[in-house]
Amino acid sequence: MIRVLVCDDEQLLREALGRIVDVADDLHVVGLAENGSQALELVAKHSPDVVLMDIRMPVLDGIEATRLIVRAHPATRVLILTTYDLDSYVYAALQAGASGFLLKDAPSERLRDGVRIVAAGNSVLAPEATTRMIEALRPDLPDESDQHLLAAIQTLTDREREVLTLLAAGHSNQAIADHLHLSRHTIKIHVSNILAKLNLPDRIQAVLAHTRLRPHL
Amino acid sequence: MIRVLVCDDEQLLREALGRIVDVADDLHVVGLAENGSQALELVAKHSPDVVLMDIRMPVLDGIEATRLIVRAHPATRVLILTTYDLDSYVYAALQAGASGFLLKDAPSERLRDGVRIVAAGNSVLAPEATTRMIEALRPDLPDESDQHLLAAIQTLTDREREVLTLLAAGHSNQAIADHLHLSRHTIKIHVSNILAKLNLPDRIQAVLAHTRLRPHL
DNA sequence: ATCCGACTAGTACCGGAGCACTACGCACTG
DNA sequence: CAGTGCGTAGTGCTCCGGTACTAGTCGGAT
Repeated sequence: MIRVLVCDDEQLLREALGRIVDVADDLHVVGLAENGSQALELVAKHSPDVVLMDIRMPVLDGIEATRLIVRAHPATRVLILTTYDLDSYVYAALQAGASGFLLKDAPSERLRDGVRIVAAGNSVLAPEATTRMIEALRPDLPDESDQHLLAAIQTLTDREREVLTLLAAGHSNQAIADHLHLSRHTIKIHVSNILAKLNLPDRIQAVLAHTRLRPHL
Repeated sequence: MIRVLVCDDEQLLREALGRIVDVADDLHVVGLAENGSQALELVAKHSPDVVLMDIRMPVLDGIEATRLIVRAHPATRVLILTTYDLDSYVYAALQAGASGFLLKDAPSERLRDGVRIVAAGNSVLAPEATTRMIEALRPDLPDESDQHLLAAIQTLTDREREVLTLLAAGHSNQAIADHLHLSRHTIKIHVSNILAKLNLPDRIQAVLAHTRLRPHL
């Protein structure tokens, strides 16, 4: 049985949410709170598995309440439930330690499923937020101008790639030489070859290029 | 009515999935395919709204099939359904243009809801994958060792921060001087002060530190 | 067998980076 | 008014980075 606390400042919605949750055999509402501060008290009192939390509330808003709850009661998961699908809300909620973010216009079964998911220790996001998050994760495609760099890196020899990695980590030629048990002069040759092959003017640009392309290597 | 095509190489599972989908009033199975190649044909024939797609299949695997389907039929959404919750699968699926990624051990209602979500043009992820994606996206808090750097940057003067930005972009002292209409010597002073305040040995470390901390500035 | 590319090493040279020290104008403050 | 901090500028010095040229070894390809 998953024990749920509902926190919303609108009484009607609070009760409606409670009913929606309670119709499931495996979910049980253990309390209703009308603001973040009250939620904090009831969490301490009932130790619920999941808190359904609104964001915009008087006294103590849902984000701050989430932060306090997850710090004081790590076993209790918070599922944010809001009307507004703003990226800043999603971000703030997750940053505050929320396990999920759903919209109030979600079908009731999706809400119940969300409770089960966060109770199991996983995360759930509103479909719209999921879409945007995937989009945000995708622009991993390198710029047009970096494409030829990627190709050029493939032309490097194993040794050169090894040197490039150390170079990009910020090591000096001498440090790279010590690390590879080579002479400083040899490293300079490798660096020169790397810069020539990548058509870069100096090691700083190599460092920048390498960090830029790191996700694609 | 959302029209669904089911694609899986195991006949039992294929039929079971079809039944699970068909019990919903708003969902209708328009075809069953036993590999990616057959799915491609049936998509062309029936133009379904959603394809439930397995990954591991003979002839043509689900990832490649997804790539071909979304290219040839952009209106058809693909929802990947697999047994294995591997990050590489999730990534490959989304990269191939899938709108969703669910696991076969998901409750049937979650599966039906997933179909509705992708049919509406949004994305859905298995809870486990959602959790990991959020972890990956959460701009990890700066390391312990970087905390004092952040503080130190606050002690920089406006001019020094300006120089640091240009320095971190990979510009030479001379280039920075030209850009700010100052003498090269003045820039060297600023750089020296910056390195001293941030306790860094050279500009390369400044570049690395700046790129590392960029999300937190 | 010969040639070529990769890896190694060295010397020499130039320019940029970074530091030390000095110095002046300006604005703010005690 | 003097002191302080900031921004500006210069000189001189050392060290590192990058290039040029030479040169040896080794393994694979012609």
